[in-house]
Amino acid sequence: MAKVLTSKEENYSQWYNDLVIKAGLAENSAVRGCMVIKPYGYAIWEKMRDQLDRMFKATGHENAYFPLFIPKSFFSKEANHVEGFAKECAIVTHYRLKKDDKNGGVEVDPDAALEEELIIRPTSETIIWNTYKNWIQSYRDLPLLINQWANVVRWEMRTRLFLRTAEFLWQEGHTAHETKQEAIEEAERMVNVYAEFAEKYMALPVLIGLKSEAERFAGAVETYCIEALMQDGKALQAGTSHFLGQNFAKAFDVQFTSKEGKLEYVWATSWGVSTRLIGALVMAHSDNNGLVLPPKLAPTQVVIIPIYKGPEQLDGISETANHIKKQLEDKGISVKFDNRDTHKPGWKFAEYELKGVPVRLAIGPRDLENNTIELARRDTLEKSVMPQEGITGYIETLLDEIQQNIYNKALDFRTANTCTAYKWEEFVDIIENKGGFVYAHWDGTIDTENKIKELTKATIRLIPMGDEKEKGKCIYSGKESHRKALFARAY
RNA sequence: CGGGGUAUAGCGCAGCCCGGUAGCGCGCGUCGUUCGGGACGACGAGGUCGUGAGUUCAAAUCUCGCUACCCCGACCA
Repeated sequence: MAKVLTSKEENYSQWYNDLVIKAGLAENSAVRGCMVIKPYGYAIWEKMRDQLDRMFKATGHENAYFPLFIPKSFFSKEANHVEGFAKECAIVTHYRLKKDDKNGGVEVDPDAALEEELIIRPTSETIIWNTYKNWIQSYRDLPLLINQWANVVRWEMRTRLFLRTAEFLWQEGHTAHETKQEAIEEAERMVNVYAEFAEKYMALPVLIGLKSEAERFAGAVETYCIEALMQDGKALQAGTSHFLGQNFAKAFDVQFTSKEGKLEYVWATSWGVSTRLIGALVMAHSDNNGLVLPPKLAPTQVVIIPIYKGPEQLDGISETANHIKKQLEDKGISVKFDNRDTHKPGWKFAEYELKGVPVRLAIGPRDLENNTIELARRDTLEKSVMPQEGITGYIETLLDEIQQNIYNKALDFRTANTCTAYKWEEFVDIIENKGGFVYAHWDGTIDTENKIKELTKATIRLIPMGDEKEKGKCIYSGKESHRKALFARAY
């Protein structure tokens, strides 16, 4: 097969970029740092979105929508929050253009300056809490469990398709609770929903933990996260869930009357995942032939390719193909019969491999004669000739097997690339030469964390939760430590 | 914002040093042969060489300015 993609061993970034573009997921747009999500990429996002939405609803959440624009003054009410996002905001300052007589075209009308500038949301805590203030008066109004599907803008210096773009699609949940305990439970529940989604649907094993102070969300008391390992040994934050304490309630004066008749501030959480998950999906499973999509998120689970000469042969094949297609669809499997006459079989094989379709069926004259069908699975690239009889039941179980196999592969990779370091030299050696996740003792200070980052580019991905505490010496400072943290270089 | 680079057909690039009528591969169109792993042949369409000035009989090529984009840092889901 002609080489279409850069190999991932050769240049991982280039491979990733090539793959995203050539598989038809997305491309760079004319707007700096923004991408165009193409139909195939968007179809994957829709699959993800639908499943996540079901999971949010199953945990009692409802969807709503809040404005894209946030008045500047809202933004500055929570001190840490403004500090965290100030450096990457897009700001609307005017509301009108006028004809530019000197240079032709148009210019910003200087007479149309807004009295108060509007920030294009980088996240919606402030506009939402300003709204919640009016929605919450009594404990009877709580809990308030709302999710929003939206786009946000963060003016990043450097961007990469899906992983970091100036504009991206995401969901953000924002909840309000009576008690601290209830809010903490909500934040933990949602990070677990994310983990379940990643593992069951994306076939992506993730670790759950807490962020260190330095990595914590701006304005949060505690940030829970899921972290995944990519095939180049770098970590990717795949989702976060924040316990916000009463920070936003106090900043936006959201108080309620409790059962006891006392005025109290509500307790809050927020949580989100973005189109970055598509990047995670690509980087975690794909190979040098293209994407490898887990069946549960593949827009097309089975593709049928006819092999024929002339229209008469195609007619015969189509009959069999459509019959199988119908049977598969009755089982809830999405099937595409690609009977386009404009492309040849070999071209189609390569194309669907590039797009990561889990199962490919080929039917030719030989198969019609023998009542067989050729089946190829994307994860292992194995081909076999099967009897047509019973093929749909076989495919049904095969899809589950592929889903499991992709997960196991990723899990094995993570296991093989996770280790523990007790000495600084050892730590540096692993980070620089091997990559992957490294557990190491840490004295818990932000200074040490920063120093380690400066020296090795490795950051604390998470602090494991619930693990038995274990005494040791900090990998860098040698000071007393009572637990290990998980380090890695990250996207 | 620091350091490096690039700008020539839809995409990827050569040509520039040494100025002289714009080239290659892929893709695209038509026709024919093909069709079980990205087919082959023939013919064809497509570019005022990022932009503005300068030097010159003559500029993709030399000089200066501007703009955009890419990579490496800092920032970050």
